[in-house]
Amino acid sequence: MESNETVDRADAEASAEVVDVVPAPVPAATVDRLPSYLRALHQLVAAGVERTSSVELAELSGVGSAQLRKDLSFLGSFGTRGVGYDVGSLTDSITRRLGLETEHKVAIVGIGSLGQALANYRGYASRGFQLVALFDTAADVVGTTAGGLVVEHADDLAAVRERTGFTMVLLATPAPGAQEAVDRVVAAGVRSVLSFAPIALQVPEEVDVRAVDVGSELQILAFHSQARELRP
Amino acid sequence: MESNETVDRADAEASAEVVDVVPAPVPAATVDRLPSYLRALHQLVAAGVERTSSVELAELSGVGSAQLRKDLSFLGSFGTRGVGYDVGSLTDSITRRLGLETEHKVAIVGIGSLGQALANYRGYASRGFQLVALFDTAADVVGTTAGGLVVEHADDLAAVRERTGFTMVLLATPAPGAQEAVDRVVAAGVRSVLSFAPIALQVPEEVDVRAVDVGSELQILAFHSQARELRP
DNA sequence: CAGTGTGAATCGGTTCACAGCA
DNA sequence: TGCTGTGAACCGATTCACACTG
Repeated sequence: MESNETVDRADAEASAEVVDVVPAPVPAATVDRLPSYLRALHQLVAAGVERTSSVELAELSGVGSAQLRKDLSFLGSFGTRGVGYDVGSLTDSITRRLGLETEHKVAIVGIGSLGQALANYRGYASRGFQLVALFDTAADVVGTTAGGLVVEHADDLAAVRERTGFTMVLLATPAPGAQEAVDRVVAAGVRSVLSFAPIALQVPEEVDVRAVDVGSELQILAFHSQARELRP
Repeated sequence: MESNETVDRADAEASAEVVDVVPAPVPAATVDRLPSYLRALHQLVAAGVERTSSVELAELSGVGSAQLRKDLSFLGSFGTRGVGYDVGSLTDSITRRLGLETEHKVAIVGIGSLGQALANYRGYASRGFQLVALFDTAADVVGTTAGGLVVEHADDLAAVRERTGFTMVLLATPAPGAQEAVDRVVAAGVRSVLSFAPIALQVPEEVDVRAVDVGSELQILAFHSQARELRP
C-alpha cells in the first residue's frame, strides 16, 4: 500500500472511537474515470453477471486493464487474486466512495430548449440525483412546466434553495447572462455547477465548475479529423 | 523555436513547390484548450479589443498565462515581445490550425428531447459547423421537423450522407440502441462522433469518439463536494 | 522595460512487469 | 495457475524563471 498514509489510517482505526476514517487521496484523473466504471458495472448487473475481471470491466469502460486496477487500488482492495471482482460489492464500494449513497438534489437554471431537454431527462435517479427545481428569468417561461416541475423565477433562487435543499446546479442559459446567472447561484450558496454555456465562468475558488461545450468538442474533433487526413 | 522540427519546416519552405507544410505536432492537452482560447478571442473581438496579453487572454480562458504561452508556442510565434497579441490575427491563426476555415457538416442521430435541443441550437455556424441532417428510427419522429430540418430514417444514413456530405455526428440516442446507432454511423463512413449516450461505445480505432455524459459530470462534482466537506 | 517564447525543473499520470495470493 | 495489486520506469503535461526582443 502507500508509505506514509497507511500509518495514519492504521492509527485512526486503532483508536477505536473514530467512525469516519479520513480517506486516502484519490488522483483527479482517477475520479474522472470512476463514473465509467460504475456505468460498466451497472451494465453487468443488468446482464445478471455477478463476477468480473479487470480485463472485462476495463473493456466495458473503454480504458486499459492496468489503468483500471491502478485506479481501484487508490480506493482500496476489492478483488480476489486469481478470481476477479464481485460485481455487487464493487458497485457498492465505488458508489459509496463517490458519495452517492444519499441522493444529491439538483436544480436547472435556464429553461431554453437545452434546459427543457435536461429537465425531461429521466436518468437522474439511477445515477444518484434528484431534480428538484427549475429557474429562468423570462416572464413567458416562469410558471410553465417541464419534467413535472414548475419553472420559478431566478430572483427566488435563494428562497427556493432554502425550501428544496438543492446543492448542485445545471447552468443552461445562453452565453450572455451565464456569468450573472452563476453569480446568483453562488450567492445562493451552491458550490457545484455544471455549465453548458460556451464561456469561462469566473467564480470564487471554493466553487467547483465543470463545463460542457458542444462547440468546443466539435472543434476538437475537427482538429483530429484534419490531423488524420495528413497522416493516415 | 524547436530544435529538430525547425529544420524540416525551413527545408519545406525553402523548396518553393510545397504549398501545405507538414504542421508540427500539437500535444493533445493543448488541442483540448484551443477552443477556449478561440472563445475568449471572440469575446474580445465582440468588445472591440484589438490587442491583448497572455495574462488577459488566459484569464478569459480560465487557464494560467504560462500555460497559454506554452500552448501558443506549439502553433508558432504570434505575439510581439513587450506588446502582446493582435486579437484578429491570433483568432485567424487558431481558427486555421483547428481546421475551421471551411465549415464542417454535422448530422444528429436520435431526435429525442436532447436531439431536438441540439437541433434548435443556433450556435453552430459561429463555431465553424453546419447542421445538415437529422435521423431517428421511431416512425412517429421520422418526418417531423426540428431546427428547420426534416427528420430522416436512420436506415437512410449512408444515402443522406452521400447527398449532404456530413462528416460528423452528434449521437443523442438513449443508451440502449447507442451502440447499434454508432455502428450504422461508422458503416456510413463517419469518423468523428460526439456521443451523449451514457455508455462506452466500441468503434474501430480510426473512428474518433468524444463523449459527454451529464450523469458522470454530476458524479464527479459529487465526489469533489464531498471531499471539500472533509477538508474545508 | 514589458511581455513573449522557451529551455529546464517539476509534477502527475500511465504503462510495464512481476511479486503475492486465493 | 490465474488474476489482482503495486512498485518502478516511463511519458507527457504543467510550471518556473529568465533570456530575448520590439
